[in-house]
Amino acid sequence: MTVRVRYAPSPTGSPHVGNVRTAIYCWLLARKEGGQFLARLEDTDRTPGRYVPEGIYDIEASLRYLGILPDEWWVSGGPCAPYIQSERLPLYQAAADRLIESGHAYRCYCSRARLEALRAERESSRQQTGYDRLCRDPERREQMRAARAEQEGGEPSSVVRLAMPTEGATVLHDEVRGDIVYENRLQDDQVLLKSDGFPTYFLACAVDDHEMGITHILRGDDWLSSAPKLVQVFDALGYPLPKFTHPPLIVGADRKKLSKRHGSTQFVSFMEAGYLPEALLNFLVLLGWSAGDENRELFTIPELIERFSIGGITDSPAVFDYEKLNWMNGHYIRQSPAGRIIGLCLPYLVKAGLVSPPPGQGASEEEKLAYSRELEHVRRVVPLEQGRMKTLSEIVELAGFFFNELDYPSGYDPKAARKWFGAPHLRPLLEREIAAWTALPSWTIEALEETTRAIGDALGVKFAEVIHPTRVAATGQTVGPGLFETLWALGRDRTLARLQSVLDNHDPASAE
RNA sequence: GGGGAUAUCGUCUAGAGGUUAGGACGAGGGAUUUUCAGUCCUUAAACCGGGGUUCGAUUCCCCGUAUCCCUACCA
Repeated sequence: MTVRVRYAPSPTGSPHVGNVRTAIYCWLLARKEGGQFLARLEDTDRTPGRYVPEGIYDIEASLRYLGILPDEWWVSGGPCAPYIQSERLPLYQAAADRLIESGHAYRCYCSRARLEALRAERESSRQQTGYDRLCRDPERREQMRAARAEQEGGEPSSVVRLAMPTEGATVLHDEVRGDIVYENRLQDDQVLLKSDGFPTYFLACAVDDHEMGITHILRGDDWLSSAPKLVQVFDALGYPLPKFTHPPLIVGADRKKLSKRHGSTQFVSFMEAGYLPEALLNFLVLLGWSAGDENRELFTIPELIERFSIGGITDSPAVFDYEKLNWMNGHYIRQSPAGRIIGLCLPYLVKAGLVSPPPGQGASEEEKLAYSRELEHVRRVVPLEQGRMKTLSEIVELAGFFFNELDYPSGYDPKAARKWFGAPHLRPLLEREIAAWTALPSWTIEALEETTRAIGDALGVKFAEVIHPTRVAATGQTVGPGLFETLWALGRDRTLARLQSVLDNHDPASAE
């Protein structure tokens, strides 16, 4: 039997990183076993506020970004279409009818008010919560129906509930946790079909997983407690059980379910912040899975496919470590070809207003030329900062000085100026640099270094005493790439103008 | 209240009935150097508690404790 694994997100918003991690596991398993990966949209909750139709776009964007496209899903279709549950309603309704017929389910006419009152009472008296199964008794059900019909003047709304066995136990075999035994008498008569005609998760999941030939169900640990209900639905419908695996939850530093207050949780927010797909995938896979005794944490996608197995999934909650993600992303940025990083950084620079947006159709030759000069500048600058970035969005802060106008003292870090502009040799240094660099026949890194060293020697000061003031004068800050590549990328005009502005506006008396 | 799951450095994890309990992130120190970053070397850092089983348990079992999840006409 060929392995078929599904990712079943709900459009309740933008997908959570934990949810996306499950998708990655599903995809890896399918690829590893040479099976199929499918995605199915579980949009059966139509409650306003919980049903977010736009959520589907973020789901699609997340899968695309990681390059884990399903073989079958609502976007490209497939033999089990449709892959959107709201388009499969008759299937669930038929299944519900069959369950009623076979005695595995029953119609319930209890009003929401009654259920709420019931729950409130049981909570306050510290009893077990859950439905009291009033409508499971045909006689009382008919009384309830008749009473509401009279009151409401018409056929009352109803739901279909699972007639959970009241004795014995349901055993779930989880691939990483082993057998888990649940006492049936403690399980609720779960609603399977809601009064709006939509199924709940349990019915829709069982029907679709069976119809779609799913062999492995991977889903979050938060489903573990309710697993016996799903198992009972499969049994009642006469469906064979797929293999179950419940990867652990991803939690925040306080060990609670990862949520907004821990930091970003939506997968797309990591995309926007400039985390590379391979970093995100590598990091997320390792949060709850390990390759065993192989002491590695950096894996390519083919290596992950080769090594992945359900047995390697761990069973305790994992804290999302933003620091480790940053490290890993920095690693992948550093080892990427410069051209890729340049292209990826450009949108961030444009958004920050440091680089012009691409010229439109009707742009003049002049505008096009100006834009291509800007691009040339970006191509020189970005590689210099590539080794320093943890996220692509950091390019704006790291490389801002390459694009901004600087005119001393505005734009200069006051601490940097205080520290390095107090030296007695500052003026002669800048004067000589301006003179030498104005005359430089070609603006190359080598020529810049050569002339600078010569000036240092002539002034009789240590190299560091030359480097640091020059860097601050040219960039306004103390940190950055190597000085001469910085000057080279900055260009002659900008460099000379900045040095001159320091010369013109710096008051030696103000220095410490 | 009930049910389920889980428990190794701060974090992600490896591991085996007998190991110097391993790796990575982060932290400390050092080297390189032109600052930052990077790279290299290096240090500190862990088996929740109590009972069993056993020659021996951190590993297997039980209990306790703690944490998380579920307890909806949400998924």
